[in-house]
Amino acid sequence: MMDARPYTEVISRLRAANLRPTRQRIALAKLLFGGCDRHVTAESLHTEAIGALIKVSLATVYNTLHQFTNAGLLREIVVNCNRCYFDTNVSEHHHFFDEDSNRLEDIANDDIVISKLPPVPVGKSIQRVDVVVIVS
Amino acid sequence: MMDARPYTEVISRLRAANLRPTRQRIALAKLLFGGCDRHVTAESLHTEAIGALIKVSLATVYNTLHQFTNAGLLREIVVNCNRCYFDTNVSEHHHFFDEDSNRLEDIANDDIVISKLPPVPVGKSIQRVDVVVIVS
DNA sequence: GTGATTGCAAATCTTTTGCACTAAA
DNA sequence: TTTAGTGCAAAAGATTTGCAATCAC
Repeated sequence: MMDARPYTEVISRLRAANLRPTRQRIALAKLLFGGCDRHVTAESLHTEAIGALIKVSLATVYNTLHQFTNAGLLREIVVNCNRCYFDTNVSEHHHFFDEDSNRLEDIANDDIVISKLPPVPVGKSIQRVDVVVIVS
Repeated sequence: MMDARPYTEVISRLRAANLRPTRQRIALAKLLFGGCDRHVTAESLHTEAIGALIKVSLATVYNTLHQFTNAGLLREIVVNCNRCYFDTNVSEHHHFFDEDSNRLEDIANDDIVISKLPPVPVGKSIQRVDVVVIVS
């Protein structure tokens, strides 16, 4: 069912992040990091896990998503009040957001160039610049 | 207590937006549009209204914020899942978001220049480009 | 074994809704 | 009047939390 290699890879990844490789974390990590970049919500990941016969509670999915985010394995994207999205692509980049389908799509960092930024408020420094291109 | 001029101004503004000028809408509009540009949440505006001895329920504040938004008097800003912000500045512009205080600050449209954008997904068109500069 | 993690259910928080009541036109 | 708007309380949806049971080490 599951080959050994990605399994150990996922485990080392969790260990490296100081997260005990439990059955649930391993299973969720395999869903998240098994293929290409993904955008998930807690709900969508939970549904997917249940569909894959992974026994995990919604609360644990929430907790795991936040643990992964704190560990730098995921990034939270804000495009919608009332729903948190998580992105497996943690490198600097931006997003398209399709209002019709509520779908996110990555925009490579190089594909958006900001040639002017205002001075930052005194005593503060820039953590990140997020660009969301809303389309429909 | 309240001078006549802004009162009638607020009323015409509501009428122009096809919103019946009720006591609650007038009062909230005066709080929102009485001075400079503001960023509010339903909760913060409700608290403010109660403090100003305006009798209005939280549900009505929510409804009113959405009615004003649909009428183009307010704009919704997304910087935080789990909380909707509304901006009295409805012209094109961007935002600083201070992670420490959860505060928003406007950035004039001219103060950010995007000199490159990727091609839009087929069949879609750009509705808006939102830039959030996260600082702390 | 021991301490971290999980599951569940309950709590919490934000927002929306149904419906009887009130107020604007 | 007539219809739109309001308040309340309840519902709904997303997320967090408390605690006993379970699992990794």
